[in-house]
Amino acid sequence: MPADGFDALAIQEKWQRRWLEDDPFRAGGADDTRPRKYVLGMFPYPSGDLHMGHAENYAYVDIVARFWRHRGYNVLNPIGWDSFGLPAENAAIQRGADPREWTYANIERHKRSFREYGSSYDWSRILHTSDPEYYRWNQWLFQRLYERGLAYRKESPVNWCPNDQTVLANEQVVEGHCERCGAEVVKKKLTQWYFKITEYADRLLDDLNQLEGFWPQKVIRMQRNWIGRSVGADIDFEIEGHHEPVTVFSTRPDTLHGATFFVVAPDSDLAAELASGSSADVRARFQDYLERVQRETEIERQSTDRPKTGVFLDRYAINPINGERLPIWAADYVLADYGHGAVMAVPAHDQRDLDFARAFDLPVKVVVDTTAPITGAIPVIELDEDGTPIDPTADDPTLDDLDPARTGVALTGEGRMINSGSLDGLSKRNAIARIVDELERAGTGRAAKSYRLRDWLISRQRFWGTPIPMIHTDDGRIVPVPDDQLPLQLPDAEGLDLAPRGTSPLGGAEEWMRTVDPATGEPARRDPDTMDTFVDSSWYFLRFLSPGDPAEAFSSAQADRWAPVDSYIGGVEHAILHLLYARFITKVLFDMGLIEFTEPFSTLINQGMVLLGGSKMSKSKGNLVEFAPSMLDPGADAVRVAIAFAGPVEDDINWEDVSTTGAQKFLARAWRVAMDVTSDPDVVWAEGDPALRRVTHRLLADAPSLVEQTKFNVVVARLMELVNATRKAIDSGAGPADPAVREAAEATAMVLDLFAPHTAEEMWEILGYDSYVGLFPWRSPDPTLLVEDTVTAVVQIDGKVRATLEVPARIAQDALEAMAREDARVVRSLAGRQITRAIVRPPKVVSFSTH
RNA sequence: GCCGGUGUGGCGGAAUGGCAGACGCGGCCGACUCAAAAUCGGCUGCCCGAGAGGGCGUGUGGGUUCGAGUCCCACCACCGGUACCA
Repeated sequence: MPADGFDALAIQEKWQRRWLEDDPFRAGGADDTRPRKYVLGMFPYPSGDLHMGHAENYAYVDIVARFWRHRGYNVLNPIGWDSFGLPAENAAIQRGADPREWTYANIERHKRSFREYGSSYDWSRILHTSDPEYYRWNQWLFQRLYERGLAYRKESPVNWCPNDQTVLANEQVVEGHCERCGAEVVKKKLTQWYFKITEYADRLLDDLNQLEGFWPQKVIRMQRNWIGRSVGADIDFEIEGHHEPVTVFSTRPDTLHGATFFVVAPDSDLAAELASGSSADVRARFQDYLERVQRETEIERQSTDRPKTGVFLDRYAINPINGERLPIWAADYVLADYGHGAVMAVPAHDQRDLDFARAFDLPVKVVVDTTAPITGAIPVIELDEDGTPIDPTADDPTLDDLDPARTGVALTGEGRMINSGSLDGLSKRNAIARIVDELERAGTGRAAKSYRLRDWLISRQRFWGTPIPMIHTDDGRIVPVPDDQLPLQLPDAEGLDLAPRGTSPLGGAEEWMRTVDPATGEPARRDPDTMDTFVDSSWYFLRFLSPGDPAEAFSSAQADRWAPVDSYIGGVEHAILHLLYARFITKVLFDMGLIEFTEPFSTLINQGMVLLGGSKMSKSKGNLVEFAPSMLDPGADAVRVAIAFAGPVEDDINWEDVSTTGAQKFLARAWRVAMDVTSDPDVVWAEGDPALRRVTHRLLADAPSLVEQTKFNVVVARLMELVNATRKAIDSGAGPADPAVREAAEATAMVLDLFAPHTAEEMWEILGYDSYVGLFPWRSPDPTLLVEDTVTAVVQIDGKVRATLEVPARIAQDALEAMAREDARVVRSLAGRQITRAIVRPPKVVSFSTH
């Protein structure tokens, strides 16, 4: 025990034991009439112990949960585990153990650590996504999406991680690398299950407007970019010798007259089809090219400064607007899975098309005169020294100077249409409107939107996930597992080879794989893939509302009571992945009539990353500090205070800057204040020292809005000021018996409870209470104590502060100006200069000018 | 390339257009102590000055204003997202 008597570890153990016995932070039931708040931290993945990143996240969650409890709300603050996923499987392969054992052992460590951290959870609502009781509802959800046409299978080029031997969703590819293991991702053509998130693209984009002001700007922007809506037109091109037209998407249909060739993605079905109708020589060259392209990693393919490559297919498309024959090329700068996998190439006005045209000597036709004025603005004419008008455009380049074929720079700017028949002279906007109209009337095109967002690929060739509840019949049909046969449980891992080898390990569970067609009873086989674990986390916040319910995924009635989540707190790394998927599934559930809201998280708090040694922590880099055995040595309260005080929530924190020694000193000071109080709980506050009371009441008044703005570091600073002021009052002011000292100590305990609940409860007990301060209502500040009698006014002369005056708070303007003019320092600073202008803003500022 | 963010002491960071640097870390000095730890008190942006005081200061340059860290314009640096998305 430290010499001064404050034994943080003993205090924390004492209160943790009481909380375990009393379970005081359960959410109120149906009879609870208080207003409700649903506070949720993004649930953890149970790899190893909790670490400093969790310490930050769940400290913030607890601040918010405890705050609303003090403010008189019925708070729901549950915890669970996102317990399916690759790391468990990889650990199991490494150790030859069952992923279950590893996962549930880690969950037990997490639970212990959360208890030791003093988090105020409702422990009655725990869930693990790897329990059959949970994942059966993933399967239920899958069936509902399947029924609605939102879950479907298709063959498509997919992201493939050669290390983990599984496919990845687009969102899980980070700069061409696997989000999990960092291996370079390659493209592979596979038949997989998808969720049709693109059908919700417009709503996912437009509803972001509702979140404006409640979600971090950054996340909203990232989601907008990720969805990436482009507006333009679909245009149908006849292909010579091909039975049906091919559609392309363009954001610049106005430049249709400038199309000089046509490009298809080499890995698209269309390319293969067109090549197959060509000569043997072309077929061979196409095949070579395709193989080369498929060997490329995403990194190689995405590098934009790479020279353009492609092969001519010896086929021709017909421009629907002017009948021109456009040679068709296959080139990897066109993506198979965006738009229609084919483009009309307008090299004069698109840099990529121009690069390709120059590489293969294809024609370039300018159809927009970017030197033509596009606004009606009248140019300002300046005169030169002789008084002759200067032509402001004299030095501007002519259209001829800008010829893209020569300069290599495409003309992407605005201008007026030329060489474009009926479009000539029109601006871009008018030209687009006109051409879309013409195409629509001719039946060869229409206005269209396209999205960067792709459908969500949810199949995974791994063991430790939710089995996809579909059955493949011997005659090639795919039928759902009936609801009454759910959950379709994972087989025992024992005897299964979990090592990644490109197909799901479940395929090796012969007995498990064998099933029957539920309609006919004929032998059939199960789908061997499991679901992306982001399916699990896309709706878990609803399961917390009725966690044990065997009859339904969640209760609509409970959802009406509690959801959506009021405060959702987690790392910015989920800005797109989890948060986009959860928004999507929420909208699907809304469309199913099961919930009455369309956005899952009303406010979102994103904390920054915790860095160690200047870099993002990760297990592989070894810069990850875990709870056990030493992170919590300074005491849970000290760690939590240090984190809250380290800086703004949304900023990254260097773990080196998290000073637990300062926090420990502060907690001991706060505790000692409570120890020093000699008055009884029934003192009359009004008789206390007014100066100290003002400090107390200012904190009571300011802290709520600071917490709501997530300025936790400022609240801690203000709390330190209160403790310092109380210390001073005890030692050299009002003395330990003054009611204001008790009042300050009690307020300290209550605000401190947000950050350091063990110390706060101990103080509360020392102060003579036998209830939990964590459940005690916030005291209202006394408004009369919030107004100052005197304030400090500053006197500025020519913008510089030359004097300060102590003045009555309600001083009149002329009185303040008179005081300022008479002040000796002001007179001296003026040094005889005349005041030419005086601005007086009582009671804070007097500003004199002398020129 | 495109989209966005951030630049404040030795460090983490405060600051409704009104005393820049709250609060803390670190540092220096002192009290207590045989001594140390703990605790308590004082000082701590830079420069000049013994002092009183003065000058300079929020990435750089301009602007608006009685007054700018805060608003506007341009630039520099760093960070994040995204990237053959037609």
